[in-house]
Amino acid sequence: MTVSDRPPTLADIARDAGVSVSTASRVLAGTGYASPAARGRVTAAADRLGYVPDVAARALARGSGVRLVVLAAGASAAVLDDPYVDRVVGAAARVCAPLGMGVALNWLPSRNPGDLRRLAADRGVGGVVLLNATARVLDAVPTALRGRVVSIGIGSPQVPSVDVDNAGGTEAVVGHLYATGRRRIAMVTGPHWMPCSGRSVTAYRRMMREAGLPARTVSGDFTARRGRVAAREVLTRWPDVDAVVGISDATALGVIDRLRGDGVQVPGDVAVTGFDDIPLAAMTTPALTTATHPVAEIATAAATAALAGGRVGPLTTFPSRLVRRVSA
Amino acid sequence: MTVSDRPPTLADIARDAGVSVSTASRVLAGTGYASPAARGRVTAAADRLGYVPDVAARALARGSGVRLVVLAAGASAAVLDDPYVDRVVGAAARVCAPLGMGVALNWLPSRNPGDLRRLAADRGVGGVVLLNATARVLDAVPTALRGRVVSIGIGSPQVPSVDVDNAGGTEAVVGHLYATGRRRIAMVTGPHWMPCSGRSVTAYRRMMREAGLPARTVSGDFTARRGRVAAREVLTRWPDVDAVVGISDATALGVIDRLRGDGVQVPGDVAVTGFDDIPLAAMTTPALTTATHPVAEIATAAATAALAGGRVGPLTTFPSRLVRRVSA
DNA sequence: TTGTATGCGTTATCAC
DNA sequence: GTGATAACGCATACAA
Repeated sequence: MTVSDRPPTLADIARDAGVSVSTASRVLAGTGYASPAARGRVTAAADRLGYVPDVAARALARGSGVRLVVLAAGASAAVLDDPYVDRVVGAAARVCAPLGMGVALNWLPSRNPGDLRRLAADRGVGGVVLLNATARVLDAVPTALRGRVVSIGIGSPQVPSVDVDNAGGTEAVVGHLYATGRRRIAMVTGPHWMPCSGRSVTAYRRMMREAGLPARTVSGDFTARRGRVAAREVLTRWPDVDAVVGISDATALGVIDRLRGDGVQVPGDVAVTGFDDIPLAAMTTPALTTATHPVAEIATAAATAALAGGRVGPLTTFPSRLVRRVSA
Repeated sequence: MTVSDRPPTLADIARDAGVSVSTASRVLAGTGYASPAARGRVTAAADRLGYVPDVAARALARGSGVRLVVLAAGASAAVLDDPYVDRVVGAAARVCAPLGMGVALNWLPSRNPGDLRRLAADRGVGGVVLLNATARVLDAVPTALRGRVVSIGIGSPQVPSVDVDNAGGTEAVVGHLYATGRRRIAMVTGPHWMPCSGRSVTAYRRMMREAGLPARTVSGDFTARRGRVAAREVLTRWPDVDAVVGISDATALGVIDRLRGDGVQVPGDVAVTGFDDIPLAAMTTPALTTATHPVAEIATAAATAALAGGRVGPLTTFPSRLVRRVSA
């Protein structure tokens, strides 16, 4: 076996297999006709020589892209610092690998989604995964990008979306609280303009209404810091509270920290729940009762759909299930 | 301004600017001569038409790659599930974005690093960032990849590396423990075959020796679960222990959890420290005293070096500084 | 079913 | 300084 210094090309394979490049191309690309005999000789030659298709050349010829762009919308580039973004990128990078593609990460200013035009003009973009999109951002998606962009979170008629079932998860959590005897249940929400937060809040309100209980919400922002402040506010406004639903695990952790600091027993006096089931939710004291958020699965689905050309339903939802631990 | 349905190519720009494609290419690629006049007309035409270079075509012509591959070595593909990997990929994706490139994530079986040959034959690979590499893996790096691969962690004569200053961080932590009066200091280590763990352990042993104190180590594996077990072991073997150094924050958190469960006050009876300064280290009770681990900076440096062609010193080290909180 | 020829968008070589 | 022109590696009408 001769090891050349230069990676083998399709021409090398064709020559070695005794066929034309077009035939080799057909069998290796899995498109078009080829006799079993030819097919066999080509594949044999390919893996004997260690052939790896050149993605660049292939993309150039086919007009396809070479990378998936993860676009995190937000007020500032700081949105990229959210660990959640990294998890999405990580999952996307895994679906890209076998395709010879890669993932790029960009910030998209919510106020000025004009950068989308630039993406549309970039032939290297094989797909786009939108994060934290708003209606404004969704409307700014150029026609040229249609079918190649998928949003995680809110969607639109033009942009399919995939997300966790926030409503279902919230129902599971609130239902658990109710089932365990809690009746004065407050919620620390997320920013009102975030859809994922909105769905949870709506589900909470609906359940409370159906149970004939008053809805008590305090606005937060997904952070533990804000959770602490919110806890104090809840205690002040409703001293008789016996449960707090956090919009996220971080929020819940902040709430718990403040509550205990104020001498309130958790879950003795007040039960607290989170949402996301982050790794550390299991390690805190008390361990956090929460609902799952399969970020990797969601991101994988989004990336796959974006690269597949968007032939996907308008909304794909992943279930969230209750994780019962100690805090509630 | 006419908006064509097809993204503009270099030919379009050249025509619009009244020059040849060669000239347009030179000024846009920033290589070669061009008169100020021509340069001006070309750049003007380019951003008037919203020109974006086709990375695939460029890569094909230049022979450069289209993506950066993050390769996480390990016994099983489960290594990819470590949040640390996602952080590296996220940072790498950010450095790739402005270059029109992307990041792919792959698992590299430590036992069988043969997949490296395949990467070497792949023209799409512009660079490789190695994670959790071992000497065996490093030795398997093909010559063809030299200069395009950078390792985060251990390095070799052929493969430059970049990492946090484990020794320095450990010294800072142990020094703090000593300065605050602790004398019976135990350490929960990582797997002995992991270099980053080794450097911390070595630093710990050296400091203990220099202080005339006995080194007391228990092996762990970076996880909280193992930290719990290790805490029990420490307590059993050295009932008089007054401090435990965790190899990681997760480990330390596990240690603390077990200690408190056993009625040991932290930091009253036993001080506990971690390493990494993960986001939640600040939120636990008690808040964790630890040392920083600038993963994003490290990954950014590694990705940049890998894509730049590896002209970088054999070892770049990022400082780790003490973060003093409550647990020690 | 197979092969020939052409195009994909850029860069680089080399005359001018 | 500038402009033709030949690669770069692959896919695909189209002809055979």
